[in-house]
Amino acid sequence: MTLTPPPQRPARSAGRELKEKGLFEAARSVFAEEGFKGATTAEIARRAGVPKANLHYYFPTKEALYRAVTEEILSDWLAAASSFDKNGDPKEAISAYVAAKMDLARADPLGSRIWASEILRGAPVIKDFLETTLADWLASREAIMQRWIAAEKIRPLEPRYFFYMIWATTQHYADFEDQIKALNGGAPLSDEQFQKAKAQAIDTILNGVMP
Amino acid sequence: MTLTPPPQRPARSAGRELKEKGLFEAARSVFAEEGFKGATTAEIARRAGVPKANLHYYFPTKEALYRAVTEEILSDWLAAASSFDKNGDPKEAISAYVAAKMDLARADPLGSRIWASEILRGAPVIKDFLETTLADWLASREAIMQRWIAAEKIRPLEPRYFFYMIWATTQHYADFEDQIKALNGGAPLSDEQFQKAKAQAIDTILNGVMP
DNA sequence: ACGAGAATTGACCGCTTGGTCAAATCTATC
DNA sequence: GATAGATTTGACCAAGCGGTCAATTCTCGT
Repeated sequence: MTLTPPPQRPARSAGRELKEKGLFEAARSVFAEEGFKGATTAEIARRAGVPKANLHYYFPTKEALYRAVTEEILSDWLAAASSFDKNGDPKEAISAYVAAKMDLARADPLGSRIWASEILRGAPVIKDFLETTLADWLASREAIMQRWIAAEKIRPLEPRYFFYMIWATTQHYADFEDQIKALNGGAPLSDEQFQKAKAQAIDTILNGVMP
Repeated sequence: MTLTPPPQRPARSAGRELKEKGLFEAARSVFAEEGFKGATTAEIARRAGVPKANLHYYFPTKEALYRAVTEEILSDWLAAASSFDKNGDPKEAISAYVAAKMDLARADPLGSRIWASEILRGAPVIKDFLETTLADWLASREAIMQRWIAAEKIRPLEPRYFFYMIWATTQHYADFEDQIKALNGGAPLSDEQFQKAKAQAIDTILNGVMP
């Protein structure tokens, strides 16, 4: 579960990380568009501007590359999740969390799509993360929300379904971006439109849960 | 845009529709799991229990089969959408619509997943549907909601982002079923759990929008 | 029972896939 | 400038892909 394994030799070279990064970003875009199975190493190499054989020098298999991409996404997800904990007040915690998830969907739609595609195919690679890290995160935040319910700070509800609504709504703006584009005259949401969508998501969700 | 083209000869045979149906259902499951590109005609034929060459007798290409599957999904989507119009009262209309979308996600998760996968890859096949039929549907329901807002029957908001929340939340239960399973101890939601999730979705969305 | 068209299927084709490999080249240290 | 290791790459391979085809079998109206 190491997210950024330190290089065996610190001064390996300046060019190496750069080339790895290029392949990594190319892989993200291809995996997001085509899914794991649909993605081809030839296309990834083409976008990175290197011969396919060179890709296999840095990442021995397509799955190794995919796993590297995946780990970063899980790490970003957890970073956004931490904004739920920065304030003990329900209204503040929920607002901050929804805002952070909306911002993440806007900043890294590819990551969200790779996640969605991974779940659609049965989550073979991240199943362990879902069953351990994510399940633990959810359980402890459910406990927090149960306390809020007991204190009548929020309406009584099943916290996990509430989190599903937050995840679904925020990630929708990344995963279904092409549908949103088609419904927006062919253009992606402008920054103003997105800010409005974000404010409304926070608002509606808060109104939905505050007593 | 013909959804169910009538057979050229009515009494073609009883077995034909049955075999087509078998291939159709096998295709649905493979497309839902693997996406269009990841799905193989060999696997579809295997699940349907027929030789691959026989599949190509009924559906000349993989894309023809995919398009047939897709059309049914769009038709089902529109059928569920009609429940928004069965009542002029905002509370009733929204409740009925969310309920119908939740029921559809439960009854046909494969359809929802194929839709999601199609959007993720850029919606090449249903783009036309999104830009015409779906955009028209959305525009006219936005007009209805604007009237509700003017009459102060619901809070002021941008109706389209409200619909995105409904779509995202309801379809999440189909598209992310494997994630929900992992967070539910490995088991899919029981009927009771799902009914609770459905009631809460309706409730939270209504509270989010009613003044 | 027979003929014609519908349906079935094993074998096959050209192409793409993920991955390999050996030869060539580059880089850094002494 | 020699040498050892890191890096680069064209050529290649076995497996899998969507789709074709000709030969066969089935079905049914007459």
